Amino acid sequence: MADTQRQRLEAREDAILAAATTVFSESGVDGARMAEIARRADVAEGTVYLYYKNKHELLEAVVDRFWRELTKGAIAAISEGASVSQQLHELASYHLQSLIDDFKIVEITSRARMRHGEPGRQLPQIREYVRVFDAIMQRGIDLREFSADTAIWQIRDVFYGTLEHSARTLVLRDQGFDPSVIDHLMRLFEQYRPSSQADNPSGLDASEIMQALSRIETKLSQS
Amino acid sequence: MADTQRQRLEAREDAILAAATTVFSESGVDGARMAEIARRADVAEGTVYLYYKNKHELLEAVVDRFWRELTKGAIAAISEGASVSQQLHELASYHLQSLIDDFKIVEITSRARMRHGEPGRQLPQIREYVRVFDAIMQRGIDLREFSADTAIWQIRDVFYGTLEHSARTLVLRDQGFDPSVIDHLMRLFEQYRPSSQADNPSGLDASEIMQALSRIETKLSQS
DNA sequence: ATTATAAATGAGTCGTAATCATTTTTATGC
DNA sequence: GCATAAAAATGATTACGACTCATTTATAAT
Repeated sequence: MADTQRQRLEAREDAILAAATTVFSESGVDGARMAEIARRADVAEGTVYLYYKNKHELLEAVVDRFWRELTKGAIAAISEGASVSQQLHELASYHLQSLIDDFKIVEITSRARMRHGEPGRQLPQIREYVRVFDAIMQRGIDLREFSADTAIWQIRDVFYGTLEHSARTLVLRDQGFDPSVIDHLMRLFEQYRPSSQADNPSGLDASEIMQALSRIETKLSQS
Repeated sequence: MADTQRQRLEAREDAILAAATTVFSESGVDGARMAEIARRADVAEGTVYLYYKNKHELLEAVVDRFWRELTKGAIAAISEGASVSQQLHELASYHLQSLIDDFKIVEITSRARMRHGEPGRQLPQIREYVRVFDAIMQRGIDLREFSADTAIWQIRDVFYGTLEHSARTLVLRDQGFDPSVIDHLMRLFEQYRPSSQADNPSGLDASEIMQALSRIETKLSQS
């Protein structure tokens, strides 16, 4: 019976998590009532606190599960044998679509980061999620499809930062998924291909020159 | 006396706003106590509610003021006569630096967006703020320094999305401002130049360099 | 001075997260 | 099966903090 007992407990925990996910999505974190979550999970209010220490920990569990599922979905969305660019395209599409579909939970995520006291942490499951991107990008670098002269974290911030902002824009405008966002992002990523060096054996790089000039201009306008 | 009266009221409102800004930054929205804000503003708790209907409205006012100040600062940080690239560089630097310096308030901003009920709004003052970017970019397009074939909003999302994510990365790693983030972003923006796509994949463009040099020479002979 | 109006106060109300003494359910030993 | 212990669940109660409002204090008007 130890087995069915355990299953019952897990089912209850699942019910609470599911109820919490719904209520948080519907009413937002502040609008969500613990009593309402308990009611929908069909347990007494006190029972919730046997599974989660407090409202914030419940919120964290909801967000945690969401990103864990998202990681699974992302991995499933990527064609194993495909090229690096193709995989990036697939990941970007999957990510944008998910952000739009589950906009409410994504918004709530920032809430889970802020732990009352101080330093906004990095959630473990999000760290796990971005590894999917890192793995693809690393393969691209290993295969020399992408150059190694930009730190991966910076490229990653372009990738996720752009998609997150685009998703917000689209949702606020009541538009849905827009493939042009993906195309645009992929075109940007052409920049990371090493081809430009081959074309330019002298090592002369216009962007570097322009940057140097910008620095000089900055200095000048400051003085 | 009507004048000094009004000044007193404004001073009180300012004191409350300032106290709220501090307390929200220190303790986060949930950690902030209205009693503490009142204490620091040197007013009774009830007085706060004469100026702001509730905690959330006070939060909105804090965030609103922050972005209004940021807009002022951004405009001040941009050299009027400079090239479009130069201005973008300045805006990006200013923005990244500000996000890092006032990370706490930036985090809190997302909280002000969420109005209990439902649809996450766009805050008016942020809309105002991004106009600074739009104006620069529009000038770039008008001057044919940038091509018009990508919607400005998409470019804007790359710009702010990347900087926001980068700022988070830097803060979480306890690193400060990193110029390479800006350089990287500016290099990406080379993609939006009309010349770079067709005839010059490396981005080398003698005329642009000569234009920049002319501007520098002009500046130098002025001083 | 007197009165009217506006502003400020803080003790008290009210809603909700969290607790905990009590009850119910489940597992174990004979 | 029954007795007993342990685990799980309950919901009335508590604690706490946002917000209110009857009262007091300050300011302006005549």
